[in-house]
Amino acid sequence: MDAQLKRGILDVCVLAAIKNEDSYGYKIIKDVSPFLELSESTLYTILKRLEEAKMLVTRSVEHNGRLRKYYHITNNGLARIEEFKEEFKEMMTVYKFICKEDIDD
Amino acid sequence: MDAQLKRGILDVCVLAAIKNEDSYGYKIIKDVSPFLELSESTLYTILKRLEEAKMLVTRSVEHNGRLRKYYHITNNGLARIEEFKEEFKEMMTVYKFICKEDIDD
DNA sequence: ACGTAATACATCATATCACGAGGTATTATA
DNA sequence: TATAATACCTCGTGATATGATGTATTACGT
Repeated sequence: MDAQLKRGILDVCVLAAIKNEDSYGYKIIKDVSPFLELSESTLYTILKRLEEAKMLVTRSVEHNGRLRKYYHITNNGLARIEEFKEEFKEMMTVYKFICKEDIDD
Repeated sequence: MDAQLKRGILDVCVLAAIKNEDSYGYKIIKDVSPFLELSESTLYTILKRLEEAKMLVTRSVEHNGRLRKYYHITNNGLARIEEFKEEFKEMMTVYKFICKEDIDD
């Protein structure tokens, strides 16, 4: 998908990926990739941004002798998802406008 | 709507606004605004970009003693709209992923 | 034993783009 | 005689997706 179109949906996608269960970077990529291409550099940039915005909190857990960083969604993060759903309704309106201009082909 | 979410849809929206009938800046704003907020600075930036990308061509017409700039969509522009429709299908998939993670609230 | 892939984290520079602020000019209206 | 509406345009700023790059361990095939 076009990079521009991804903006504004990628961060919500990451939040959705940790909504029901805390997760970590590598797993998030595996979970989201089938729906939306997501590179490591993009993901870690997003995770940092979401943490700064207090939409998630982190916790480091030892796994196989190494630290694995788990991400946990906050109420702010949950609210962001709900906000997105409202925004998506507007997106649908715009989509209909684009298609409407298409009727008399 | 969030500025980031607009990316990737704004330019297609402008193309859709001139698809059936050549139009000019001021009119495009009036036509698109009810569906998607669009300022003059944003529009003229987009129009310039679309012209550079050969998705539209321009033509200046005298109107009330002043030049009014009309925009006409090209085949490239029409193709861009079709491409967007395909991309929007992917957007729907992502939206479903986001909502799916929401079932067991 | 040795390379390659997978797991797992992170940073930086670059390019793209929406938008506010600012600018110019004419016509209509209150 | 202002003020709004019509109509055009540019510039700087901030947000952000992504490739390139780096570090380190474990698993696996040959």
